[in-house]
Amino acid sequence: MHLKALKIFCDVVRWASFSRGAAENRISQSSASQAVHQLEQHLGVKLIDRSKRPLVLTTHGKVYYDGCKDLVGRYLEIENRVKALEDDHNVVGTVGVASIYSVGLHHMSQYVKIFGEQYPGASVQLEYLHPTRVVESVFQGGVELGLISYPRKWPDLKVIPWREEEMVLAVHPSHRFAGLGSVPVARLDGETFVSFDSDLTIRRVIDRFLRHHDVQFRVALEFDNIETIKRAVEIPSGVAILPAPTLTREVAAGTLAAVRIDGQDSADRLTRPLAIIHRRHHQLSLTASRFLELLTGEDGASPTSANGHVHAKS
Amino acid sequence: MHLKALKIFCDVVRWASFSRGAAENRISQSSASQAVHQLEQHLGVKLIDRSKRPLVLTTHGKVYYDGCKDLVGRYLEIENRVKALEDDHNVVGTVGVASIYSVGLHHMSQYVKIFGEQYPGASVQLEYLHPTRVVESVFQGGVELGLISYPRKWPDLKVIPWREEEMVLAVHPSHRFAGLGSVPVARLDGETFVSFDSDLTIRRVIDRFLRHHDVQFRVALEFDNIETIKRAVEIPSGVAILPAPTLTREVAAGTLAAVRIDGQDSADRLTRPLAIIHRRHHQLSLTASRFLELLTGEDGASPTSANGHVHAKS
DNA sequence: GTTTAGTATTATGAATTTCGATAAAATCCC
DNA sequence: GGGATTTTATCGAAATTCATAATACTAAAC
Repeated sequence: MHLKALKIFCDVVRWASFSRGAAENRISQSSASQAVHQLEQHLGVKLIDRSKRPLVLTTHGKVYYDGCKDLVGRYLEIENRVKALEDDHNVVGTVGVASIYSVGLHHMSQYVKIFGEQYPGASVQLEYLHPTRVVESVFQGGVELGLISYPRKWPDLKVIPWREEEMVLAVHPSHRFAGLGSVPVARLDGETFVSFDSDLTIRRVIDRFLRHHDVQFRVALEFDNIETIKRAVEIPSGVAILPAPTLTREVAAGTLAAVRIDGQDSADRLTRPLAIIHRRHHQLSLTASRFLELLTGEDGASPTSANGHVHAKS
Repeated sequence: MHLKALKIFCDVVRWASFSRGAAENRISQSSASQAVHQLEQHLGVKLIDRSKRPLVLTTHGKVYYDGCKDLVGRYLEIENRVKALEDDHNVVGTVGVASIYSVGLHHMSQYVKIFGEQYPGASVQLEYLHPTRVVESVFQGGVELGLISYPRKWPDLKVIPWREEEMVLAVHPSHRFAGLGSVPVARLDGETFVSFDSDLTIRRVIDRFLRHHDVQFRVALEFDNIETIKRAVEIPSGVAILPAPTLTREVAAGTLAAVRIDGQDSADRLTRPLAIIHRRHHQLSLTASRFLELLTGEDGASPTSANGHVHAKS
């Protein structure tokens, strides 16, 4: 009956400990014990088996926990909406964002910073994962928003195109192309490449692009992330085709040179599309909505439309 | 913070009255007033504008109410699941079912009765509506289950085929076909019909069937429900093609005669398919699940599989 | 204005929650 | 196994919260 008791129970379960669950709620261990005991009494079943340590849920407890764990957060979200109505800067809470390595590092930090300034009570929980794990995490509700490249279609995920990054040639500063603003595609013929693992979409896109322009090439090394590829180009182990924004720091530091690739026909430009994904049939928390607005540059200033959404759902 | 307080607030809003909301919760009006006041204090906003009578929600109150109204029911559903685990007959609560007129009257009462015996704590809230209203009601969450005929596909509704009813010719007992076990389709040529409104699927199916067998016919009267059609046939204003199960009472009473229609090819049998619908991305309440199991004849005896579903969701 | 129906406020007693202290239980470590 | 350690249950007192009846206030209807 008591939302506070539900939260205590959930925290106790999460930490598998009464003491920790109590501390989480700034109450004494005694209180936590009694609160849970009271829940059990009210339901007429035992929720937690205390005869094992760390404690373990009973069958009933598992069902109850599965049901309750969302409920508390759901209520806090409601309070959040009401308070945000009063003053939009009041938005509190955490939004979980999963991103592929190469997006997060170069784009996200600035957004996270701005977000923190605009909504002092809110925070962003960033996670950098392998592309497939990003999708999984969004799908299973571990995070609300996901950032991926080369989005596909999923029946249960909403995909919001975000930006198209130009792909450029990254070369060692001593390379013959360095210093040129651009090179024609044809001149890549015969180059040795450092590229992405062949199970990544970006690799297939690059290969298809090069084949399409009848460029012969050799892949000397394969990695699953951009950072390592850049290190390999610095050695140098070859050249690489990478999204331009991921090279800014190295170009500024002079450790790498970026060269545009000329002669692309407009229908087949070599770009990396980035997209934001979230669960389609799942109402985003207010915090997540605001962060999404920040990312997409949408103006969240109109509370009318924002609330319209809320109403439309229920 | 207090689930009880949320329920009080919701009931007060529902009834637009503190006194009634209080009565609903078997507490004094004073308590209700204090409970809501406390909520307002906790949130730091006014939820209800008392300067108007009947009282009215503030903007904040509306947001809060929209969020909270599900929450209480959601919690009770969780308790329900836990208690049902203890003893399946413990399932309590109400399942809302919307049905088209002609299904409800003839099939549902027996199921409702059996359901009441099997789950003494549960009840079925039956509603008889126009076909389009049934779909609407399910779609908007007014009821959990819907019973319709000639189902289409909807992206957000799950459609469960239920049964196929044979369509027979209903005639007045004095009609020349009465007493015959069946008549060939061809002999319907030239008959005068009482039929369904032309915007109903069942009408289009019947017409198509008759045209397909090159039967000439005239429709003398049109109604939007089976009961009225039967009354018209009793006058008699003509014959009608109706689902066999909807005629049992009249045939038993001798006020109408049912005649099978011979000569249908198996690919084009004239039947009325019935289906159960519910929202696809919306977990059914335990009560609704059990009622659905009863309807479809599924054995709900295995609590393991039932809980498997619960887990799969979260 | 007066009446009527509904709501806020107040004081009081009942129920509850909380805490610290302590007993009991499970695990760990030897 | 047995003591040390950590964790949880239980208890009584204090504090808080809650529910109620009685009463004062307010909005609408006549």
